[in-house]
Amino acid sequence: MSGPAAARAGYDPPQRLRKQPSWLIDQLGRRAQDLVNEALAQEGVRRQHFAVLASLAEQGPASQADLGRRLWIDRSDLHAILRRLEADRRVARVRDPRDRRRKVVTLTAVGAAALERLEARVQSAQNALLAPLSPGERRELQWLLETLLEHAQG
Amino acid sequence: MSGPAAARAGYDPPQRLRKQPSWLIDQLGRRAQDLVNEALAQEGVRRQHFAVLASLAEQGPASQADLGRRLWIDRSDLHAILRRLEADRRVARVRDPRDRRRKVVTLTAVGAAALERLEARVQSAQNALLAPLSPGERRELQWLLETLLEHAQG
DNA sequence: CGGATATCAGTGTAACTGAAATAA
DNA sequence: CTTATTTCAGTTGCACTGATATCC
Repeated sequence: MSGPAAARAGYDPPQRLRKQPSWLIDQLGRRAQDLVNEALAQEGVRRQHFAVLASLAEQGPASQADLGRRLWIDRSDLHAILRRLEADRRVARVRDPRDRRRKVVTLTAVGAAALERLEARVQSAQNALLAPLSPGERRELQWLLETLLEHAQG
Repeated sequence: MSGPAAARAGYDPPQRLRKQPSWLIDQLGRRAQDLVNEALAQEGVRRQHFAVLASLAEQGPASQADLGRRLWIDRSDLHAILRRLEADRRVARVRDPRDRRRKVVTLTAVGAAALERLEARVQSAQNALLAPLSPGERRELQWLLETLLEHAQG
């Protein structure tokens, strides 16, 4: 314990940091990812695995390269992620007969079932994170973040 | 280029991710840190170095262990950070005569001057990040983030 | 040939762990 | 003897680079 972000004795960052939006976002991001990772760990996956399963379910099968572009995951990291998901029978990789360079990745029934369980867990994590906010404040936050992100990545 | 977060062809994460507050915060955090790191790199430092300088300026000298507790930086990482700052004469480390285990870290004049330049650069980065928001929206965001963070690590 | 794909080996960084030497 | 501090060596997760074999 006391690992990621438990309240720690003497923790008291200067106002110069506490007032910076970038610092607040970064700190909160760590907490949020801890929560999500904790939720996903109960199914033995990390958030990249979740992202892959979600993309396949929502956007359909894809080659590894296309999947990487959709999710912005490096080809090299994606390789390890898919090897793991395939070992657990959550995705299947088959060579595309029309373009034998490609391996088409598809979601299996096992993967779809896992995704459903994961989504429920991730949803609880979101609720835990947003607990102090009213429904209206949550919508406001969502809008602000989406606006900033859209601007930040062009 | 195209390194951290340039608009990339085919980038299109699923709605399941796009709608998650934790995902939005995490993505935005990456962008924010890229901006800040870019600003700090012009003085040859990273954000941990900035945090140390800011803490010393605002909260006064401290032993390495206390500094680590204030900023929540691991003792081991802090060692490397301070070695670097000391080499650049931005901090001084002297053994505490009252407790010869400790090394008291103080900000030098060089360090204070560097901090002033860094703060200006970091401030520009914040403005770039928040560009699409009105003053009222910025205050709202600030409040929402502070509320969430306080709750998350309370 | 050029260009794309999947794979493998390796780099850089951040966050952390374990253990040593020194001193309270 | 126990605890705290500084230091060093090593680990893990993550994002990324370079190179290779294969195929269009």
